[in-house]
Amino acid sequence: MSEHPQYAKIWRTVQLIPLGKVASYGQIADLAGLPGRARLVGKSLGFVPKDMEVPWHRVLRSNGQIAFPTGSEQSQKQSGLLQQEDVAVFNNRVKLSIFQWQPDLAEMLWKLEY
DNA sequence: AGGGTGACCGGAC
DNA sequence: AGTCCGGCCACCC
Repeated sequence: MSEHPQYAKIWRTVQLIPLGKVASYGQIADLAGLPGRARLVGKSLGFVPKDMEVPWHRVLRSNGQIAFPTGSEQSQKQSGLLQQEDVAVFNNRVKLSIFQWQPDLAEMLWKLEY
């Protein structure tokens, strides 16, 4: 439970990804005000508190791939959660041209309260 | 202190 | 379309 202040910020940003859309690790880092820290986003998602709802499955690599190895338990779970919200996964991968979240800047400023 | 480690990224072939 | 490679940077020994 010892948190780094950055984690909460990342989790909040991930919570803004709309159902049926996805974002990349780097994109989340940028939106969270942490450019260059895509890897930190991945790590933080492994530490989401159980009582918090964070749609971690909507975060993918910059090429649309699920970050976990194909066929692994985790990738199967992520894939299932995505398809459950009508995001098509093919070969461990999602077409970003169709499903990538494109946040409206004004709305972001509002929700993140800078 | 300093080196290794990632749920990463972009460019170069 | 892949694969490779260097860069990245907070975190953890």
